[in-house]
Amino acid sequence: MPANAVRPMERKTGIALWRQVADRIRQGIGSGEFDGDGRLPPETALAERFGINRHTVRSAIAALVQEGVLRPEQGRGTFIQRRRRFTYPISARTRFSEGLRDQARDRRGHLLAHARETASPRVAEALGIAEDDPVIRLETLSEADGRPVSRATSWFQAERFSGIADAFASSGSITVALRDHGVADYLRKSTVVSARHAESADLADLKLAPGAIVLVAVALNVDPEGRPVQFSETRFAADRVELSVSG
Amino acid sequence: MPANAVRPMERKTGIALWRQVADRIRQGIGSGEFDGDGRLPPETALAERFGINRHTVRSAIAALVQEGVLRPEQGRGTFIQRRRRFTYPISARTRFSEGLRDQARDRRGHLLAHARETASPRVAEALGIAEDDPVIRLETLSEADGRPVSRATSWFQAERFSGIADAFASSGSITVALRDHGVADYLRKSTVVSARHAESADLADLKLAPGAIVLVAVALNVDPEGRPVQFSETRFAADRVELSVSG
DNA sequence: TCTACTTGTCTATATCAATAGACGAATTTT
DNA sequence: AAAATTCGTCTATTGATATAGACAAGTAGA
Repeated sequence: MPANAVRPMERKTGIALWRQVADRIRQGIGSGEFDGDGRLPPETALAERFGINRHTVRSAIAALVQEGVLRPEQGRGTFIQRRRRFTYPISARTRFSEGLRDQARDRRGHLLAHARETASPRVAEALGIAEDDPVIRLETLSEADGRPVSRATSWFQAERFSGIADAFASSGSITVALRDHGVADYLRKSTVVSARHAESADLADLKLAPGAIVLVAVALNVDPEGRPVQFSETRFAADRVELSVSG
Repeated sequence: MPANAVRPMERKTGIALWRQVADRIRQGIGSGEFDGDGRLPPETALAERFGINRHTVRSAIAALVQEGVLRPEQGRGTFIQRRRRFTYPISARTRFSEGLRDQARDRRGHLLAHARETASPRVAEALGIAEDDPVIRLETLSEADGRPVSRATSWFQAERFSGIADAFASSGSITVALRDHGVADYLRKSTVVSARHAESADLADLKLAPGAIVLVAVALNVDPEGRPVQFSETRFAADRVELSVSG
């Protein structure tokens, strides 16, 4: 009997029951709980397991169908469409495409927007430049096997990396874009990980259901001489990705 | 004007508006948004900022008062009770107490429960032992300045660490408990980080509001010879802690 | 074919969530 | 003392959430 069976649902919490159930089912799928026949238990069984009404289970399933996680077939059952999570490695040599090489065939980055602006205090401190110094900000989306995985905002010192937006747009790779600007190699100096509910803009870009959770990684990359080259905040869809830190 | 001002709330998502607002306010407090006078803007101003009714704002505030985050005073305003997040460092030498030394005065671990059981496939693989070999499981809670920070489940090989539960119970420290069992030093070999909604048991232990997010760190510690000594899953309250990975 | 099982749809009801407006109570400013 | 500000409480209404029961529609196995 899975752990789901006993744990009762929380009520009157501001989180609708159907959403709690949807989250649990998605979680279960992500951890391979229904890998046996690739099919969800019948709605009546789920209702009993969670101690709720069948209609509420149906609302949860409807949400997951909308997300593309489940596919119901009348008379046959409800089948699982997508399965396990990607594991994204974080190390001194963190690179997006390399990290998912064994897990996804297609891995690409898209440039959503870019701007030249002045550094905020936070960005200035991270990049080791003066406040209000010019920086270039990139808004990027990373996909694996056609599925959005992460949404990042990156800052670069404007003078040193003047053409970084074009370089990224054409290559889809930060590594390549930095190489074009004379950075043959770079290292991950620090990564701070937190989690929160996704904001509405990220919901749209990452094709997430409202209320979804994102893992937030705030990172600094430096060149071999230790000079900061890239400061970034990356939001990962928490139900599609986990982060792996190797020591 | 803070970023909160423009972003509209998501509706009809299964997450009540008052809860979304509560999450945003808690988030804002965690990132020092109201550090100026340590006071929340008036309810009417918040209602206008979020584009919602004042009563809904009041529901959100009531939830945060319940959590101990806010303290309202009639006629004066609503004051912030607790502020910033702890930053918990993850590195080859990750230790709970050391990591928070500069951030909290009191740091202690509590033993909630312990059991001798057989290793699940997952635990066996991590500890490098046979399936169904005996292991000792510890359920622990870590606090900083009297506030619960993390809730961990740890597994140890039973023969080598037979008295680990007592050793931890009396010392409140894994480092000390391992030293008692001949492990003078240990290293963090791997850490996998993910995020999800807290389960009800963790809600109670961590004193979290239902629907709260936890950062989940699954880690393996090894002795200097590389032999696994501890496999653990730690749930951090995402609104009180962030994880820092240094490279 | 018949039966059991599973998803899909309908009606009905009770509670929670959100909006709206008004006014009281405590505090601070003028 | 009076006015302005701010939190606290009340009533009322609307829509979303959850429960309950019944039956239709499609699938699979006896």
